[in-house]
Amino acid sequence: MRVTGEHVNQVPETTIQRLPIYLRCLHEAQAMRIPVISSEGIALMSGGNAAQVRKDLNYLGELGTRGIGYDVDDLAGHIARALGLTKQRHVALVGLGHLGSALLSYGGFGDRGLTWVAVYDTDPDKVGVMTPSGLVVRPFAELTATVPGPGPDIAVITTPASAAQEVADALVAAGIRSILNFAPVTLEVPEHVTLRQVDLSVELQILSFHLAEGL
Amino acid sequence: MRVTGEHVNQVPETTIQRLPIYLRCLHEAQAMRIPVISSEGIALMSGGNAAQVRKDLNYLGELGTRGIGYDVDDLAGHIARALGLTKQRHVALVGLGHLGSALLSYGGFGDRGLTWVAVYDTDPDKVGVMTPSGLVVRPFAELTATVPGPGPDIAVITTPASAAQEVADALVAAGIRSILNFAPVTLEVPEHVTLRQVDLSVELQILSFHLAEGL
DNA sequence: CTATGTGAAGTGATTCACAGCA
DNA sequence: TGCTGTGAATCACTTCACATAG
Repeated sequence: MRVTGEHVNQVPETTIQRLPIYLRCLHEAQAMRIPVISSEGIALMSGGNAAQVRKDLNYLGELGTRGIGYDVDDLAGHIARALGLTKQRHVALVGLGHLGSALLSYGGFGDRGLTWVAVYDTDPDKVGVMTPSGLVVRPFAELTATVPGPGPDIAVITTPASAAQEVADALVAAGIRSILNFAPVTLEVPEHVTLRQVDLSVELQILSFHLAEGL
Repeated sequence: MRVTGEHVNQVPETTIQRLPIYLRCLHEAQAMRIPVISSEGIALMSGGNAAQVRKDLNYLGELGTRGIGYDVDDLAGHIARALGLTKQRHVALVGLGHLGSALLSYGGFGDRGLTWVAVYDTDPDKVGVMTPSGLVVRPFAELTATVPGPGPDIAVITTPASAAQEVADALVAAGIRSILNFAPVTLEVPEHVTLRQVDLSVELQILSFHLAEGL
């Protein structure tokens, strides 16, 4: 049996997936100088429903004030802490193709807490090149050597499908515990590694289904 | 009250999201010249569980043979039909930045059924340019005029966040019923429009949470 | 004897509805 | 009075276990 130090803190997976959205809404509210927001307000901005927002936020503690709502700055801080974004997260990219380059230049995660720290590729023509963001591309073979210590926490795979499993194995061997895979293959990783898959083709096929169904 | 013509055919949303994965596994099996596969086999390839695979596939009909398994070609055909991929789906891209270019060149959807048919951008420097895939970039303003008729079924938004809602509104006005949004904002669309959001930053934040929790 | 199809049981998430508090 | 916090009810998905068919 396994006991966690902190109070039982069982946050449902579905809630976790919504927290980053709420955080984005709160940042928008901050930009608009809105000091306090209701669950209804967050629901409107995030496309959810108020009861669910309250349930979700309540897993992080009693963060609101009855009759008033949630303090925007305070709540943003609590969500950021829950997501582990108060300590800086180091992100490595493997595979500097079109998609990899696009992700590197993706400002979208201006939400502080996440930084690119390394880029790997096998192509000798790319190795040594400096990316616009100032990172030098390193040979993939170096990965195992360089990851331990204060290396990346999270790796993003944007290689061709044929290379992705091999890359994942190397990342796991190097001690990475979180992988975001954009290659269109189902990767096998040990249980202690968190894996998320994003696949354009899958998304489009889901949309296609709903078109078929919609009439 | 609303009654569908076909038999009640209520496929759960979660099942729909797994069907494209199964389809990819079946294509892999085809490439390996495997003629028949069991639910257990599909589960292994897709990272799921056998009972779930059977339940999922069963929503499409009784496609297997007891004691034997599923005919790979036959099953792939049924899934493709269920996903509406037997009729060709026309996909338009709005926003030819880094990410947009990456998606255009993304071979990942060799799974037939999906084709890029148009690219829109507002930047006059990009309009008129021919993409590597042979599509000419059109001014965004033309969108409303060109979408009806045999135009796109699905639109992919890869504009900056600040433009995304405006683009979505124009797409909806032009009759699009399926949108895949990569911009980091929550879009508002009418109920009859299916919307899917993909956000790098959100994915990374979810991984960050699991890192925090994992120790 | 093997692997599917499928009710039934189990689990988890969402929604409801209202008590509790500023 | 207004909006949060939260048990209870509902709904949906997953897993089990076995009858069923080749």
